[in-house]
Amino acid sequence: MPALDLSTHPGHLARRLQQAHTLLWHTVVSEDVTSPQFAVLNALAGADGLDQRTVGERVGLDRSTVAEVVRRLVDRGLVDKVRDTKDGRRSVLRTTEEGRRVHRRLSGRTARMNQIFLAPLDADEQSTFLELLQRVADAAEDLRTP
Amino acid sequence: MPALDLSTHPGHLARRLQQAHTLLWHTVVSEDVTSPQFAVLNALAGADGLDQRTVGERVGLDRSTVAEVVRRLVDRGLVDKVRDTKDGRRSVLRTTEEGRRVHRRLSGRTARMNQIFLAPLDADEQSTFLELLQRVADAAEDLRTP
DNA sequence: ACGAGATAGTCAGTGTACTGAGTAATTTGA
DNA sequence: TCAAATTACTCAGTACACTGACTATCTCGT
Repeated sequence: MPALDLSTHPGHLARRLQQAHTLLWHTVVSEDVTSPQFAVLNALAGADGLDQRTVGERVGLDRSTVAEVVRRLVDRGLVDKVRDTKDGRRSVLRTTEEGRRVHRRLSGRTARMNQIFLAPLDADEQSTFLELLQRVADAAEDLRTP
Repeated sequence: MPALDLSTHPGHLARRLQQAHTLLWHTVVSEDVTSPQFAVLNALAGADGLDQRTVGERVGLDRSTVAEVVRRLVDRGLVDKVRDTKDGRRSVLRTTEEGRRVHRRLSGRTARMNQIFLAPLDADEQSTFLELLQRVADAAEDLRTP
């Protein structure tokens, strides 16, 4: 069996794309706050008081990973985490003052980040790309919770 | 600052896409051999005797990650690793008999994997998607080695 | 021929990302 | 009502993926 050309394999391309994005993020957006951390912060900026499970659902992270990301955000004082008095199983998450400051500051930079990332495509291609990415990602995620 | 809609952020979508791909890979292609491991195996199937650096360059992995992936492939008896007698810095990598068998078996399944993954798009959209993915990934990778 | 610089690989440390097992709390149903 | 099922979270284990520091080896210019 000869070697395959992985440049036609969407999964392989997705991995390379994501890796390149992570590196670019460090230089363009933040060295301290990672992209998943920002995603969690962003979810809480819109709806403070969510529990970990809900946050995970909204940003696309499983329970264990959310727990780790949240732990780091709490360590850095960007998020507060307290036991829900109504339901002892849940942890209620809230952004701190500092967390909202960081979220505000980084939000602008993510716009620049997206521009740089999509620069090789023209305007039409950019919206096509985003739409196709969304459809494939949504469908692939649905395959595991039928 | 209100919450952003991350579904328009290519980086966020890339992460979700890659995660969904990894999960799908486990059920469709292999539980033992991961997608990066297959990529390395595939690179060696086409050109036995490469060193780690070259393999990493071809599949898009840095030196440390290649080292770890190769270690696992060696542990599982799919790849042989020996010091280059000509250049003592290099490790020369070769697929084993078993490694070639595994590569052959999984190659067919990756085709099925790609089909399932791209199923939500029609034929035209699929080739557009692959082309745009490639261009963005290539460009993003170039941003770090000017 | 030989020292400065380049190169290949290792190692430690950090940060996702998942599974499977386990714990504590809540909800459900007979 | 109270045992069974469900749910939220934690923890241990595995596997990428990167940086920065270090070692060993090779190469090139003088």
